[in-house]
Amino acid sequence: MAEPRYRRRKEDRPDEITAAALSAFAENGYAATRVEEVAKRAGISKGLLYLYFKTKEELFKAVIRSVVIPRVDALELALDQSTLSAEAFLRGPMLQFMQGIPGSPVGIVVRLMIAEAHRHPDLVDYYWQNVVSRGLAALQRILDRGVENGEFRRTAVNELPHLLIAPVIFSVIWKLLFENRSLDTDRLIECHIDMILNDIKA
Amino acid sequence: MAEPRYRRRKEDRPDEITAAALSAFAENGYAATRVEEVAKRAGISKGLLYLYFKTKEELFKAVIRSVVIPRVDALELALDQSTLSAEAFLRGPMLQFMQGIPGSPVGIVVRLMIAEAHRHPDLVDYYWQNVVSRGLAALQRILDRGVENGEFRRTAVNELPHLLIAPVIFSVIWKLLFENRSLDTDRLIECHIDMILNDIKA
Amino acid sequence: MAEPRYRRRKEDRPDEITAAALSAFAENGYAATRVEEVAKRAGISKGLLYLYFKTKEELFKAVIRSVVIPRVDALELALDQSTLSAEAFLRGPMLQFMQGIPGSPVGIVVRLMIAEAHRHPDLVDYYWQNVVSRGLAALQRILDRGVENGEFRRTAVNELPHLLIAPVIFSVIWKLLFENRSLDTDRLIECHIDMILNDIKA
Amino acid sequence: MAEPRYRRRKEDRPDEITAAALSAFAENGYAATRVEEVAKRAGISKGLLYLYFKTKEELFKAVIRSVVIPRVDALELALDQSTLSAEAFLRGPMLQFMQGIPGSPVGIVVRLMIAEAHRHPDLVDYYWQNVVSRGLAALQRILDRGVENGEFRRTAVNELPHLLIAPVIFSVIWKLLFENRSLDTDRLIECHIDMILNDIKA
DNA sequence: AATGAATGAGTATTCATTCAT
DNA sequence: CATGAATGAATACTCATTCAT
Repeated sequence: MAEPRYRRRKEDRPDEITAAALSAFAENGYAATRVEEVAKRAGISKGLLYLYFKTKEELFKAVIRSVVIPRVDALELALDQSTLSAEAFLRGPMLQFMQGIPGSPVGIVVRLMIAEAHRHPDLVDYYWQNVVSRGLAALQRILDRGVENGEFRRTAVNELPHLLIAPVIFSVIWKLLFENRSLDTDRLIECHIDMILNDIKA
Repeated sequence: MAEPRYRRRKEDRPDEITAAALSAFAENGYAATRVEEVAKRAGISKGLLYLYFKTKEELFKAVIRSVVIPRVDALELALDQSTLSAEAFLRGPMLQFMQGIPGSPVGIVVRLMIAEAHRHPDLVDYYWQNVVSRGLAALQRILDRGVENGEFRRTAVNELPHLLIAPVIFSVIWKLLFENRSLDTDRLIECHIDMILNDIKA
Repeated sequence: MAEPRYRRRKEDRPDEITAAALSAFAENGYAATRVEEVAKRAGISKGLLYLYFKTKEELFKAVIRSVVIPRVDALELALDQSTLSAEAFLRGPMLQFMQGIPGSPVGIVVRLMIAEAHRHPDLVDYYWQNVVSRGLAALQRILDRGVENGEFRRTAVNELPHLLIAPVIFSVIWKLLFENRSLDTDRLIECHIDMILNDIKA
Repeated sequence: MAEPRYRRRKEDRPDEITAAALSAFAENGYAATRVEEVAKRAGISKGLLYLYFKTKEELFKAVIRSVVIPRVDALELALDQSTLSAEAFLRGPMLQFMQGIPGSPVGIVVRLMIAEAHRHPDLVDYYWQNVVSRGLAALQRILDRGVENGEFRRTAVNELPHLLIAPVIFSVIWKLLFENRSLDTDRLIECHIDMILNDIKA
């Protein structure tokens, strides 16, 4: 039952490789990760990796995209299909979404972005357009919907939806640096949402 | 055989070097900064730099310390010597302190910590003990003083002073990634403080 | 289950491949040409190419042979069947033959030989025996025939027929290096032949 | 009397390195020569080589220049300072100069140029401007001087001074490919000069 | 016969660190 | 103290060749 040397799994490879890369980048960061190490984790040779990703940077970008786009898609879908009140949405699916981020690959991606952004300006553009803009727009839609419903007052938060996610980013960073030092990030985020809702409720 | 008039004194060198290193790290990150570049910015030779810092990592740690400790010292001092009410302190010196961070060397240090923490666990320990713990304790003292004063209610924020600085960290990250995309971080931080004060005022 | 109408026959393949290889080598040189590129130009897969040529070097040698042997054959044939006087032969078919070389595959082959000879000593032997010796012998026969005819004197050229083709090789090199810088190689070669004939005519 | 590890010979290094590179390139060609091999022959480390030549290509260009420029300088100088008749110059210093080329580094450089020109178009430009143009101009001056003297007729050679050096290039190539197969290149070149002089003498 | 996925050896270049001067 | 020449380990990427299908 030896592993076959040739597996011919063209379709599965890219995802296997980005998954391997994510785990390697998570442990050592982008710069310190050797391409060969990624290949080893993916169970393939260096050469084959280069068949799918022309450079280490391409691989990096693919990892970012593969992790982050599905999340934004999911958020938008949830928002569009939800029949909940704005408050119920924020306390329910939105809270869950936010709490899920710090422990997930998204956290790793944020770290990678922070560390490497300087050298990949086009990736920053991509990230801005496909992640940040869309995410902020989604937040704004929730808040605006609440205002239209008569649930919420119109406050500064409507123009600064960033306020909503600040503690999520904070938690990501915290987990990254002080993983073992206690902080209940779930509670932190929940308190924050509470506070905001108290502030904006009509 | 006159002594050069403005001969640099030995004691100033370390600070000159860490300052040079900070500016280099700020532009290119730690890994991408060559020791020679730091030496050049400090106006000395590579060899001399190694006389003061045995390795690049030592230099890195010195930079972190030199930037961050004075800030915490200043915060503690301001807090201890202030005769303002808790609210006035938060809206005054504290707000100013927080707004100052994203554009200051502290922002750079945060970025460096995030990018490099993995490879310098002892630095994380140091940072935790001498910066984060002390900072959080200071925040807690302000809040507790407010409670004792009767200004504030005791709420979750008393146990989670992190909530106060979350938007500061967020702003640091934002500036780092999206410097040119508009966000008024001063206003973001001010709104956040407003919201918290509304929440906790008795 | 009809046979494809224009199914390529096995026998044509090697020539198709060497032709593809020649065009690729002409553009990029031997070392810089990837086997895959040759396969693509030949409209086949890499694997199939290796069925016909065991190594890239084998392919290289086949290309050299395929280009150069027919030329020498043609020269010998023309010489043997010609009923022209030696001078008329030199001014007519021979001149045309020489002028044709710089812009032809032979030029490419000369370039390849020069660049790669060091690493393929057996190819040099082959080239020597089957191309250079035969070519020089042919030249010598023309000259000797001229002497026997009483057309020519016996001069140093009879022992150094190389003198006849020196400007051809020169033209090949020139075209290769300075393609765009003007030099009328046809005229160069013609002048040279003129000069030689003036020299050796009885 | 052990070799000192540190020699600190900044001024001598570049020439030592280009000399080492020339010998390595001569043996194996440019592409097949490892930078490390050049360093070894120069008795230094790879890193130090890169202190003087930023890339392998830079090194290549330096080699070309170092070999070829002095020769052209020497030719021009000889020509300008000579008081010989045109014929005497061609039969004397010029013949010697031409005969010296095939066995000298210039031959190696010609080979390198032929093999690598495609990938270094700026080097071809440089070579054209600083070697070929100057060389041809010098030849033309000799011939024109002869015409002015009344020594020579004005013939095609005046416009095609290339004819003079064709056998030199031929000899270079020959030596390169067939070093061991007998050809007296000195005699080849002398015969050629003889022939040309017979042709153009008034 | 034909494919192309898979392998892995081979190499230019960088940069932290040392040490003769 | 001060210099900067010198070292060499480390790593992304290429491409001839193989072989399961």
